[in-house]
Amino acid sequence: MSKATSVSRRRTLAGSAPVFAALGDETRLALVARLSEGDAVSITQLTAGTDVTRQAITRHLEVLEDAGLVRGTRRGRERLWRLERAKLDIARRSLAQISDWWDEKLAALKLAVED
Amino acid sequence: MSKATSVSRRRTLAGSAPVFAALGDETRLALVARLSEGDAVSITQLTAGTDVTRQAITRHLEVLEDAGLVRGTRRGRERLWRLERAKLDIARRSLAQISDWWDEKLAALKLAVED
DNA sequence: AAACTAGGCAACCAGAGTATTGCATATCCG
DNA sequence: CGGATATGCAATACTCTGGTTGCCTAGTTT
Repeated sequence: MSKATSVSRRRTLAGSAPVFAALGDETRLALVARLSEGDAVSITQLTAGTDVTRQAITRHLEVLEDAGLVRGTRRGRERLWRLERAKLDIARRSLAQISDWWDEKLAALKLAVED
Repeated sequence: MSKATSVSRRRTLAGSAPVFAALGDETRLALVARLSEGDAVSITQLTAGTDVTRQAITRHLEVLEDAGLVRGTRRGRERLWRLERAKLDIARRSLAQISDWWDEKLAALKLAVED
């Protein structure tokens, strides 16, 4: 494999780290799971069922929002949060990419053995 | 959707957080990308091409190893690292899972509108 | 054996991240 | 209006992270 190829590979992943970092916390992952149910949910509702305070949840939601995984909108006195699908797909593609490279390498090895 | 269902959903994701956390760092993601080329690589080789010290890379590799994403084996005076595909696939499935739940919800919405 | 190369270990440090408490503000509802 | 509800803001405490430097040990090579 050429050096240029591996450089481009790393470039493909660049920028995905913040998304993974945002997902790398049990509480936030639970929030994402909850929001994947589809409905827009308020902070108070999201806090119920966790063992941390509302402020902590707010902070987690902000982290997810900064990563682009979630979006919050105000409705009256409450703030509703919903999942942002696009960034999730980017993360998916990043992992798929790595797996593909791996498969590619295995295929190359197989060919070499068969020669 | 039942409460039991959403609980099981969150359970599916539980345990994936450490893997995402490990991937949530540019340097580590680059290491994973490098290792996805397939070859087992030494710490010194992995350090070349980064702007941090060998010790820093060693720590990153340990983090990846704790997450089960990578495995190191000793060969003579050097330690060779290779990618561990299994955990990567678990992370992939976690993201796919969330996406699927989302799709499921959208489909349900579509049905409701068509009624 | 001597020199070189690869890595391990430990002390240390600055900054980011997680969570708390207390108080203020904005809405909603009877 | 007045109480209850939902959230925002701020100060603070503590731990975790990522990174460094210095020194030591273990294989390799000549």
